Amino acid sequence: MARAAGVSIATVSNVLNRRNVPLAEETIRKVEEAVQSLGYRRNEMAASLSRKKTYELGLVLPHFGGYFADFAHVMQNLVHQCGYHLSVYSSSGQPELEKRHMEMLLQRRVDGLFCHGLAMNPESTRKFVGEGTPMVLFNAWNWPENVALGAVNLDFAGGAEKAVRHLVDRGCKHLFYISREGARTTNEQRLIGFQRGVKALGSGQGYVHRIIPTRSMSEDEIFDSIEDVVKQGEMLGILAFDDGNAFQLISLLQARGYHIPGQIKVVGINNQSVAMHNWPSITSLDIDLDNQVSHAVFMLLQHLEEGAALRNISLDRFETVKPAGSPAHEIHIPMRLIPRMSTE
Amino acid sequence: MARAAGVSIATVSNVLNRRNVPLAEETIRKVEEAVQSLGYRRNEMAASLSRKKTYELGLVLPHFGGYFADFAHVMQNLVHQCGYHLSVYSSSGQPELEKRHMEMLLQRRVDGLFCHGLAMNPESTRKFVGEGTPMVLFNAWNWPENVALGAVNLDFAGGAEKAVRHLVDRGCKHLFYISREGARTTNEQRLIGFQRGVKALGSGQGYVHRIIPTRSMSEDEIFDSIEDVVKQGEMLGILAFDDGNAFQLISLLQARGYHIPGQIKVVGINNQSVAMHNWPSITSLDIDLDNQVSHAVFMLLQHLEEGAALRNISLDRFETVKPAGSPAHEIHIPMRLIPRMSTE
DNA sequence: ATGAAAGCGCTAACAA
DNA sequence: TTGTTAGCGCTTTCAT
Repeated sequence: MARAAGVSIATVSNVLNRRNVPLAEETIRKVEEAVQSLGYRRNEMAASLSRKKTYELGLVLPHFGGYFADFAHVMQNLVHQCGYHLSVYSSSGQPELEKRHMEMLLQRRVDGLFCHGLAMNPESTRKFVGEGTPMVLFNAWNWPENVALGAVNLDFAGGAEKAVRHLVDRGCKHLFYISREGARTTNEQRLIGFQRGVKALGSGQGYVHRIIPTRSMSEDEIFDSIEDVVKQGEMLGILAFDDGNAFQLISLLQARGYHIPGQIKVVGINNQSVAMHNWPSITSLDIDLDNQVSHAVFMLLQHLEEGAALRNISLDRFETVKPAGSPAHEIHIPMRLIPRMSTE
Repeated sequence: MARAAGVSIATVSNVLNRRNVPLAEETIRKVEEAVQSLGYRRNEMAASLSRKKTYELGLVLPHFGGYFADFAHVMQNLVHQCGYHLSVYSSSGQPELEKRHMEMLLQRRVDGLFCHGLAMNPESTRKFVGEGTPMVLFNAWNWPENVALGAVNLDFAGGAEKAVRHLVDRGCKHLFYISREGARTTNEQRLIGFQRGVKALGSGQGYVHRIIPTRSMSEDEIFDSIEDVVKQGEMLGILAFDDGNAFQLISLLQARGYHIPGQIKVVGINNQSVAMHNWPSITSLDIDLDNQVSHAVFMLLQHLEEGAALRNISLDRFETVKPAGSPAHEIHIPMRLIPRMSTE
């Protein structure tokens, strides 16, 4: 390369990186000519190795599908704007894969790590990641401060509480929550909100609530309880773990001849596209992805002391929420209820 | 590292890579002790740079969501089994992003590249990728042989033809295809199959067919045509671009009071999860992901002369299809029709 | 069974 | 304005 252009190696490097050193027009031209004719393509590994910085960030997700697909897209865009590259990996729900991907990212010396809904516990995570690589977590409640820079959590609790209120306001006397086993913490947060919402109704008002595991949806048991409520002529309100669940449930109910929202009202969570397109469309809790992602990227780049890049992120238009007792390094993103036909 | 263990650098490398050189028990112990106490983690960039091989493969997708999510998972698993790592990137439908990701992968010197539904044309792709990196394409019809090792295509044409036959067998006299603009080639293949299916019915049999752009689904125009057919008391059969489309369409039809499959029968494509869970469940064309992915990975690793890794892939249980006139480097994966309630 | 040394392709400090 | 040089952290060949 340097030989072909008739200049020194360092000069080539300077031209290619457009460094702030004075360069002769002529030299630039010669180098660019050589790039063309040799079909040169920089070796990013060598560059990263030498400068001890990769300009790469990693994102580990539990899945690629549904909400995470949108999440990854939004994150990718913001990270690009800040001059970094984002590598996205999915652990497909397998904890070993989660470890494998994180190990690979750490071995590749990414400048920072984002992890969404880690399966590992805080202690293992701390030992595993070590000191070198800054990390920001999504949906990690009550993690000690020493494992990550911070956590950006969705306010599922607040959202679920709003959903209960919404159902009650529309005449529901019976309240069911379809709970997802295997989504430990995010399910727990929804449950906290659901129960807080129910409690706020006061006892002795005749409200009845139940928590039903997702797996029951394929069994008759749950439909017996539903039949009971409907037969009594009382309005049933169901909060589902997410819109995918709400959608499945509605289909099953329609197959059995129930009318929604006439006899049963349903609220989903996450505002996935299925919620809008289903018939009836599904009332859901919307996630502000920009809010979530901006806070996380800001946190990380701030730590990397990326002054210039940070100017591409503005946080003032985003609100956050501070649940009582949550630690300072946890940010909570509010969820907005979008009313649709399923609760009319 | 080497100093801490009291051995030479080369020995450490040998221990860490479990090379087939004789090693003293004692040496191994010392090195592993040092790894623990220093919290050592290998620098993958340095290793790759030195050995001129990364053991990394890249996958570029148009999106993360829906079918591509499953696709990425399956591919990831197989690639892992073969001793490689897979990095997945999504171009979010933006051609510049596609280029950016491919450039990044090439700069990182991945050992091979998989691209799904490239937006770039064959000529640009050839110039862009150059000679160094072997590439396998998905859903690339009629690409010259010199740009990639080969292409693994879905037999949308054959599938669509089957779908038409299925609808006709169930009494449909009118046949609509909901076409997706912006998905050039895959839409084209479906269309070829749809028209071939219609042609096979023979003229003068009273069959009527129409091609309707997706965008019409939000307009009244399409519903007027549908209303016409239904009013005549004739059975209408609709093939949608994919299950997402079929789902939306069914919702819109239900909202207008039509009965499916009583008045209108619908077939989707891809067998996404929504097809199974919707009510009524949607007849769809299933993709054999294992088939698709195994062929592609095999093609690439064969080129990389990975004898050992190839033993992890067996192709004999997979069928392929050979449409007339398709070039030798194109493999076609058959699609299977899954009958469900929407066409009962 | 282990070590010395060259080199992978680049960056960055400094010299010219 | 350009060139020289010392690494970055590994692998690999060849001595020992």
